[in-house]
Order: sequence, then structure tokens, then C-alpha cells
Amino acid sequence: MPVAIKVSEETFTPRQQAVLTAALDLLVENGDGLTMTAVARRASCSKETLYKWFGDRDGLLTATVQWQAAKVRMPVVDRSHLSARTLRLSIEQFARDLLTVIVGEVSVTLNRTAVTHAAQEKDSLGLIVLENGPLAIRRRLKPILEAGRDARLLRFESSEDAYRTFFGLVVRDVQIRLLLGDKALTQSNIEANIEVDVKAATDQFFTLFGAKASNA
Amino acid sequence: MPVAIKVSEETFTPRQQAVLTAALDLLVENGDGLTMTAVARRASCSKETLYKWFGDRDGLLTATVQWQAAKVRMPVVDRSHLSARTLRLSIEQFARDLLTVIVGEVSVTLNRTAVTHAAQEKDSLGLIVLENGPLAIRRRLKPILEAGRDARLLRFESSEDAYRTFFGLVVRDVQIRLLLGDKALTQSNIEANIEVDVKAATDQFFTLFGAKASNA
DNA sequence: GTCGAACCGTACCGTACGGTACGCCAGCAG
DNA sequence: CTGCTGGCGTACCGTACGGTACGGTTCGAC
Repeated sequence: MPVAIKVSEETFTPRQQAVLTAALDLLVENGDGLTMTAVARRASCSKETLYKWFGDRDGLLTATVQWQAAKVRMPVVDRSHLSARTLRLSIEQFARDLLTVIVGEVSVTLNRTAVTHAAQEKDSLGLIVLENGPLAIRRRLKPILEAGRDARLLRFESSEDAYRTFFGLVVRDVQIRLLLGDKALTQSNIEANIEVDVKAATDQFFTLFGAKASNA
Repeated sequence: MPVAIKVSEETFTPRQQAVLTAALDLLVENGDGLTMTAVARRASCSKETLYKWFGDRDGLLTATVQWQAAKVRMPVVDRSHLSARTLRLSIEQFARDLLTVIVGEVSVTLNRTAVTHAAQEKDSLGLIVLENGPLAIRRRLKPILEAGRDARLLRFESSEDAYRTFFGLVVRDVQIRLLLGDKALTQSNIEANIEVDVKAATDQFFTLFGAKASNA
């Protein structure tokens, strides 16, 4: 019943994690058709146990999404010695991580689930995904950006705006098209271009916010 | 049963349009909870009529989304005399239209519905939204961009890439956050900033693709 | 007026699924 | 061995909702 957002790792027993894995698998393959019976069967446990552990269907869904979303850990970049080169590499790495995650099947499924959920006045899943997706990136990227600015390598007024522009340059229309099921965007199709796109986005970002650029 | 995508305006009688309006209203206010009974009651018609007209629930949903999506008509910009000033105004207008639409409650609802639908192997709604959303903009913007390039006002290699970057600069993370139900983005909150954001996005686009810029 | 078509309102059916109850079998304490 | 606890499997209940059937009403054709 509590709608609290757990940022800390909820401690799940291995058995419970197996159940969550089963639930996630079902989500990914069956889309929205996640039924308690199906999870119970897949995980070889009883429905009663599910209800005991997770309260209700929403609880199971929340636990699954949260548990999985928390797994997406962006590699922390080294900030200690910030040269133009390392800054660029860091930002490029962020772009690569962001795009790789967003393109992944699990991410698409989780986002779809959360959006579906949000279409019913229940925003908890949306918040979790938001928290572990865009906002997590923002939290990690912002310090880098600000360090870059302090080192006179970047120029911008609001790190928030800089971050959001970065997001836009990297993600473009890929995410919404994936969520909408655009068949023209196959997994392999995108992955083949990730490096090119990451490079292009990084270039554009530096064109806009590099110290020598005017971004009036 | 046919999943054909009707691009042409399906000819609906006024009565049928009233029904579709009712369905859309319910969709917007009740989120996903669109039931045939509710539509029938709201539109003061019988369920039998609904099934007669639209076949099944999916048919009604499709008709609603398609009918509404087709209403989003981007104003056609004048291409006849293309100066640096008119080009900029055109692109700025596109940015404004795009952002205004995407931020709208109806758009959010339609996109959520389509995403939910796409989460169940049914991609028809997603295709419709895609077709009338991003792709419609692309179809209209691309000629402008190419005209700008022909007039040596813009510089890019692929108009597709230019368009997608434009999309990213304008939309950034707004759409996904709205879809996920981010409470921090209230309607008024966004609308107050639309002009600023539009201006910024246009500036950035010209920085990246203006004739004098390097977009290596 | 009669006839028929379109349509409203409502009762009804079947099913899927969330949630609960219960019987049964470990495994372990004593 | 007995008894207890945790968890599996399954049968079950209630409800919501998609879809159908049917009686009643309006309205135009003739």
C-alpha cells in the first residue's frame, strides 16, 4: 500500500529475485500481459506466495521495475584530472551509455509499462523509471558538465539546460519511436549506428557548449 | 479486422464524430479506463451501435486515435521566397508547433494509449500516432530544410539527420517525462517557457546547421 | 395509417483475471 | 515419530468488461 519510492536497494532474497526475474521476462516477451498466474507458473511458486511477498499485482510490478531499474548503473567517470580530452571522452561515454540503455529491450519494456501505468493515475512506476533513467543520468552528468565549465572547457548558463540539450541530441526521436513500436527501428539497425550517432551527438554538444562556441 | 492504415480522412457522420469525441474525452480524463459501456453512456448511444460502427473495442480506439491525430495539422509555411529571415521564422514556427502539440493533453493521452497498445503486440495505434506525429512533421520540415540548403542558408549532409537533430533539440526530455507522468512538468509550467525553449532550440539548430557553422 | 430501418437502453453471457482458501508435502525441532 | 512452519499447486470466488440479444421508440417512405 505505501507508495514510497525506495531508492535504496530493497533487500530481496534469491528466491524473490528469481520471481522478479520471471516477472521481468514475462513483461519483456508478453508485453503487458503480465498475470499473477503466469508469474506464479513461470517462477514455480504459488500465487499465495506472490501476494504474501508483494501485496498485490501493483506491488509485484513495482518491485520488478524498481529492482531492474536499479540495476542500470552508469559507470562513474573519473573527474580527477580533467583535460579537454578526458572531458570529451567522459561525455561521449555518457552518450553511449544513455543510448545503449534506451535502445535495450528491457528499457523499452520498462518504459512502456510505466507509461501504461501512468495512463491510470498511478504514477509510481513512472517516477521510478524517471528516477533511474533520465534523472539518474542527469545527476551523474551535471557534475561533469560543471567541472568542465569550471575548467573553462565548456560554456553554458544553466547546467540543467545543457543536460537537457545533451539528452535531446543523443536520444532524438529514437525512444518515442521505439515505445510506439516503429518497425523501421530494429535492434540491430540501431546498434550498428550507435557509435556514429554517439560521435555525432558529442560533436554537436561541443559545438553548442564548447568553450570556443557561441551559445547565445 | 483489417489493420490497414487509413491516411485519407475516414468519412465519419456527425453522430459518429460525436461518439469519437466522447471516446477521446473519456480517454483524456479517465486515462486507460476506456470501456465500451462508458463510451456508450457518455455518447448516449447503445453498445450495439458501437459494435456495428466500429467492429470491436480496438476498432473504436483506432478510429478515435486516427480521427484525432489527423486533426493535428501543421500550418504550411510559405516556401516561395526564402530568405535567411523567413527560413528562420519557418523553422521557429515548426519548433513552436511541435512543442505545443507534444505538450498538449490530447497528445499525451494519444501517445500513452498508443504506447500501451504497442505493449501488446498491436502496433496499429503506434503507427498511426507515429504517422501523424513525428513523421508528419518530418514530411513537412524536410522540404524546408532542403530548400534552405539549396539556398546556401543551411549546411548538412543528410536531411534525415538534420530533422532528427531538430526533433531532439526541440523535444529534449519533455515528451518522455510527460508520458511518465512527471509531476514537475505542469502544463502551465511548460507553456510559460515554450517561447524561450523554441527560441533556444532554433538558435542551437542554426548554430549546428547554419551555413556559417561547421557541423563536421 | 403500415412497414422497415436505425438506434437507444438494458439485460444478459462468457471469460479473464485479481485475490483468497485450502490441502498437501517438504524440512526441521524436539 | 510428532508437530510445526514455509511454500507449492489448485480449486474457487467476485467482479469487470468485451461482446450479443432483444424489446421499445423514433422517423422517413409509401
